Amino acid sequence: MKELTIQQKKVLQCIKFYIKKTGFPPTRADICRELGFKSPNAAESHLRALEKKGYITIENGASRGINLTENTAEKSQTIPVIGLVAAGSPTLADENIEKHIPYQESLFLSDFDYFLRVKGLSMKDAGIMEDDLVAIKKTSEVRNGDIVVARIDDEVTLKYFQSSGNQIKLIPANDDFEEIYISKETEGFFIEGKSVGLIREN
Amino acid sequence: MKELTIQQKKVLQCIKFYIKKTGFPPTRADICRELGFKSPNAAESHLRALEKKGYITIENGASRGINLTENTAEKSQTIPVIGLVAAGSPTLADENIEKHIPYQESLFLSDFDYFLRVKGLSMKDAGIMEDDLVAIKKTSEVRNGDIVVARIDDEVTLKYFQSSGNQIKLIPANDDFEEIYISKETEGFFIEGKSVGLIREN
DNA sequence: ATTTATACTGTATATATATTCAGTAAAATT
DNA sequence: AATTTTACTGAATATATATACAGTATAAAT
Repeated sequence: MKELTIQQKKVLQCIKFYIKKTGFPPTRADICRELGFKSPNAAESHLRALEKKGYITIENGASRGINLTENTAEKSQTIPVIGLVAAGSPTLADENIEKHIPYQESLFLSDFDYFLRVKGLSMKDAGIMEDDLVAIKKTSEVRNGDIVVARIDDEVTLKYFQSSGNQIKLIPANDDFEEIYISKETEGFFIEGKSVGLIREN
Repeated sequence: MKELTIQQKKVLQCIKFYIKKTGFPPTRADICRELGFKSPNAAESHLRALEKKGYITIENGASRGINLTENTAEKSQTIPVIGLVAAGSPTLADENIEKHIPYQESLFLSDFDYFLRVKGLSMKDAGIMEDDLVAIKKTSEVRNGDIVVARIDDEVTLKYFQSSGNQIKLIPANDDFEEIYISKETEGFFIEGKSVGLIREN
């Protein structure tokens, strides 16, 4: 599908948002109001461009006759599952994504950005087992006791977070593993996010 | 919510169908065409009746300004969460249902019937912690090693299943708990279902 | 017994809306 | 260098659409 310009993306977003809000598509005038255009023809031409590029269809003559194309319509959203590869940070780059699974708002109390496939048993006593999917919210704002995704250079781990002063302790939930002590300023150290939930497929 | 008449149901169905087909709500004239009315006022009055009864909302002055109410719109399916009450089997009776959570097909590999809210730590070493939601498929066909919902009279527990001959062993995943030995023919003993997945809300 | 709700036809109309035409200007493509 | 696409303003207009008003008739509720 042909790429959209920034303005065209804005118009498409505006249509989606309007439908979500009201339950029906916007008129040309509605789009102008939302995006600050002063002429209905501004909306009209953008709509025709979106139609030409296949993102919407327009029922000629019908009011609000805008229909999002299948590819365009928000499918039940999906969330990527990222494998915890031996070395390398969990990025959303395609090569790291195992698969996508359907996502439902309010599945967990907090929203989240991706699932992390757990390798190893370092968090076993927290009930996190091999191959579990941990829902991760990307954030660096974490509290003591949170289960966090920490990155040290290219090494990524899931551990309990404990901070005191300038020192951070990364605590495993398994006696067979060692605690990790690290300074906040250590180069190459990042908190990638925190766990907000878990899914296990038997 | 107040009951609908047969005609009102037809009109509501017509609206839903029209939206599904075109992506936007029908006009009064569209409804007349679909249902064979000869006056736009026929549609209008039905719409106002549906509005009054709370099945739709109408944006006055807007064309196609029909919006299906939350209850009216096809929700994503929901799955009940059942509390493991001290005594009593997990039935789908209203009084046992904690809440419903949105369900997405293919969330787990197998389909399932309800979530069981876990009480206690008897399955801790299997990574099943207090308050976890275990997805249960109602079935009595279980295999050795499955995690099953077993009922002995009014007592319900989640345990590993192990059968040999006529004897069944229900094995906890926690050294602090005892194994349970029981005969297949014991009165009041049932396998309610088995675990096919797990969700944890942090 | 009276009012209200249901279930329409039929006509009329203000206005909401799509859509065309005439421009301007900059950026991208050929 | 010429053409097309993008990104608009501004004005005009046919028509799509909501909606009110005037009826008719039956069923249900008060």
